[in-house]
Amino acid sequence: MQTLSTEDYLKAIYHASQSAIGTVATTSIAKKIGAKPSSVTDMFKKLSGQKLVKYEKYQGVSLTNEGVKTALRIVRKHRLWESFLVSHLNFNWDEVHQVAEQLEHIQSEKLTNELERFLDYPTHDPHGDPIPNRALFIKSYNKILLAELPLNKEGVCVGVKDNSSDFLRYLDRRQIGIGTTILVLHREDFDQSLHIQAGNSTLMITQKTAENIYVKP
Amino acid sequence: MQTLSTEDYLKAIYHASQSAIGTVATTSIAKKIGAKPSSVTDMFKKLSGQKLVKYEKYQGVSLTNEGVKTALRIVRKHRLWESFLVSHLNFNWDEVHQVAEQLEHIQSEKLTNELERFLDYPTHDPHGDPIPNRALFIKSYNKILLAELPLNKEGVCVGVKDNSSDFLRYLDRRQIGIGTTILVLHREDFDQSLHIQAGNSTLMITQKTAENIYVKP
DNA sequence: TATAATTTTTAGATAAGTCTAAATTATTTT
DNA sequence: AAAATAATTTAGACTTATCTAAAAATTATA
Repeated sequence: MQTLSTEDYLKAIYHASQSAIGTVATTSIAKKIGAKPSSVTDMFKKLSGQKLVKYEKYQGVSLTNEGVKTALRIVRKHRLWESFLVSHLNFNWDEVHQVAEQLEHIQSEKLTNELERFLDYPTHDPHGDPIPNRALFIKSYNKILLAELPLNKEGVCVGVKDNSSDFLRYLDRRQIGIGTTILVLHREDFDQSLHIQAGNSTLMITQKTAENIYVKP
Repeated sequence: MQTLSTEDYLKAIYHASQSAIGTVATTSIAKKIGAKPSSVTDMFKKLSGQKLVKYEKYQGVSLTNEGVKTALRIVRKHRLWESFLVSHLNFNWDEVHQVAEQLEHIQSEKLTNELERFLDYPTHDPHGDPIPNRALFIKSYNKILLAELPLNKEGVCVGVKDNSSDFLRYLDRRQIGIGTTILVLHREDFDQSLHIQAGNSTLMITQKTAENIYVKP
């Protein structure tokens, strides 16, 4: 059984390994966790002792199979709780993260599985991220960044890369959300900004925005 | 903002003050928390420094107004979560305590209040204990122990004193639960055991059992 | 009321997780 | 390839919450 702290590290390592190849560096985890690199080194040693990560001095870490499983169990809980907060407790998608960070540590298999049943086995959370099922299997469809969507080809928003409150509220204001149909009308060569049709309205978005929205073509 | 540990102590002190008059003794909290008396003394000092308890050496503690409020906020969350687990997640009343012990520490006023709304403002948890409302006000009706119910006077089970799994499952087997109508048919002078009518069946219960069931006459 | 038993507190130690500052290793630049 | 820079680790210290063992205070008993 893990502590709050080790669970946070495992999750951070899991997410870091998703968005980069090879091992995960001390500093990158330090930034995510909000701790000093020296603390991260200590934790790497501890997790290594528990066979949850493979660690070689100065070479970063990678999760073992057991480490991945432990991380996925936390991710599963996090995303189920986020779904619950939005679908039943009137939370907006930009408000759920902080609370789910706490709820993901609750230890009760029955609770997790019953929550999943209550929510009718959701496959994705409010941000479009896939929810591992009871066997920790993740079913994710192939998605691309809106920035990569060809001109005049329709796509449906299925997720966001940046989960920050600021970005999500910005999308709310633009009436862009999961399920919104998007068509790229024009791509400005000068700064890669886009004119798009999102739902019923046309609007302009920057390259940075387009690089943080996932669409299914 | 409190730590897990200080919250546990405040709740323990709150419950201890409910079932005894005067101050709460070091040893009684030590037993509840599962810690050594020396650790409890340390915590008493700490809570006293935060003005959550009034503490005088060798004289035990009592909660300040602020301490009571903090404790009630935890009790409120605990009982709301217990209600949720039973009403929506297929938990039995003997399974909820351990999970609620974790959930009661989740910090989010919005979560608590939305949960309360989702449950339609319940006034009592699955064990019949009253749930403090948003203003931390507790509405509890007057109840007596089944042991004190006069002969041939009907009462309705509204709570239990002993919340242990063993006792609750024992009541399940006897088909006694919150809302069950109980009539005392005979009281044995020899050992104070009772013959009762509970719902549709008549059965015999010991004095100890009768002293752990609350009824409303 | 003096003594014994119990309760409570103090003092010092331990473990987990963190930090700072210094030392070491890896990487990049010249 | 050597020097400079950046990343990582080590060593030692701090905090929180705990413990044990001994001392002090309270309560019960004779």
